[in-house]
Amino acid sequence: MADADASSSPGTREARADARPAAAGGLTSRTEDFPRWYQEVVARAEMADNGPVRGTMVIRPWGYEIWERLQAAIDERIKAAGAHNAYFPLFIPEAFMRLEAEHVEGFDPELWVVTHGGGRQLEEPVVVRPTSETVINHFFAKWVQSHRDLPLLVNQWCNVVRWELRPRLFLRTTEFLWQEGHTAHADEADARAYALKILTDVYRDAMEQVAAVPVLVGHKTARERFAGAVRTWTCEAMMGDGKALQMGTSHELGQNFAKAFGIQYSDATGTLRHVWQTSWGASTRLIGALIMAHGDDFGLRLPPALAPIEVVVVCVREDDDVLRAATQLTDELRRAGSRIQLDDRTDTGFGRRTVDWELKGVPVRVEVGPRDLAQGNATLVTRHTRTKEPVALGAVADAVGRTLRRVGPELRAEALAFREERTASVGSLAEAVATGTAGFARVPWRALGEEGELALAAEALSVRCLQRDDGELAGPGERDDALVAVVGRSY
RNA sequence: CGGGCUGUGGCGCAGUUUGGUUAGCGCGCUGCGUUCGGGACGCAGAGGUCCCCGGUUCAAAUCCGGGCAGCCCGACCA
Repeated sequence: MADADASSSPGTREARADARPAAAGGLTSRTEDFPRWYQEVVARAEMADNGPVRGTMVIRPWGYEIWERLQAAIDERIKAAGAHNAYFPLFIPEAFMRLEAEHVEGFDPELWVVTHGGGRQLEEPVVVRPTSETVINHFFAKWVQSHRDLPLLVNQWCNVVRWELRPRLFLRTTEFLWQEGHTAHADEADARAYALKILTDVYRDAMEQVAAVPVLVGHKTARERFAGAVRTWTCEAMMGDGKALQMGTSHELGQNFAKAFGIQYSDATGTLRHVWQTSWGASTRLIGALIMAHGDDFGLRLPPALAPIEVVVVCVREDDDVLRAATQLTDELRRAGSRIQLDDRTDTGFGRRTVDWELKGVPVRVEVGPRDLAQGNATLVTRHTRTKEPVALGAVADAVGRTLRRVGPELRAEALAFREERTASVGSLAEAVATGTAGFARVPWRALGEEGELALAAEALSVRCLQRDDGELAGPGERDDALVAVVGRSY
């Protein structure tokens, strides 16, 4: 496939100053330089730009529309889990950040603090939220009085700001968009069950069914746990370079915040008790995951559920019959319910346009040209496999629908096969280092322990999660000693 | 914050060592024409505080001093 490019642009490629071997479309190949490939895809698919302030990001329409669809999928699941959306302020009194010791310690170096407003120095500086545990719990303390007020299940979609040392578009930015859920429960078991419900029914389901990214679920070691949590549950996925990305986390907070903020309720017997809490979040980082999990040397590959455009109908060249047939197909597909775009920009070369649509990851392309029409056909091109097939004009809508239904499951299966190919079960630290550097090593936690974990850190590796050998989550009271650690490099 | 590298039209770069006319090249962009089935071609154009400040000099993208920013690798993290 890639040689088609060499024949189409004789000489010019070689004459380039940087003279690197380029894949079709001029992208750096993933195997040659994965980080560079990532940056080029983000830029050339018009997903995002760096903002003018270090670490900030402009999310462009193509990236933002993907986010909106992902957001809708997650939001729908959060609501199904019983939580309601609300909004809390961006600014937090600095004093709030000092109320929960471990949490404060975790976030202190990352805080942006506003010291001036209204043209003068503020008497009390305000913190720009790095996460909203503190403000939200301040209000929970007011709102929770009785066991009848529980569980209290709140979510918000917002931006948060953290000082980041090494920003990267989508993956780690100073300001990012996310949802953060915060809940209060009458007892530990209810809090735990809810944290797990969010992990599996919201995050895992959205990642796998909508984004088509298979994830491993488990909990974090003490070292990797969220500051202030007693247990952090996580979804971890493998990217196209074998590295891990944390896709979403759900924390059991125990009674840490309840005690710090005085969130108490009277139980049925009139006894005053502290609530048990959870918090959970997923961010625009997921867009980065989508790019890195599914992208290929031709650009993005989007599952239809998230694609701003599912089908593009391309007029191969300027021609009245072509335009008429393409317009008709577009209308027909739109009636069938697809998000569709007609590309009749015949003043731009056909090759250029197809390369652009591939770069943007549009799942299905329907090409209409004089040759197709002479046969009574259109050409259906499937992005993720880069395969073409002639389809009779009358059968296009059906064929497109069939193809669209295939894309998500096939992308997911491909990502899963890749992960499995790069995963090995091993028995020692040394083997975990060898395997984890290029993929995931599954190693008994008792073969590592906290010392082993420290040794991994020296090799730029970490324990992504702990889970049972069969991939299931640890049960209540189940000891880590019996679990498997998934070891890998991470973003 | 440590180590390495880099700042030159929108993007990628050359030029800096050895100071010297209007600072070049590829891509992209605009117009016209020919094209169009995998980033077409020709002609004509537009577009630059050479990161910033200061210094040396007849003369600075180039030398000196000081800043700032970005990238890669770590530590931190969704």
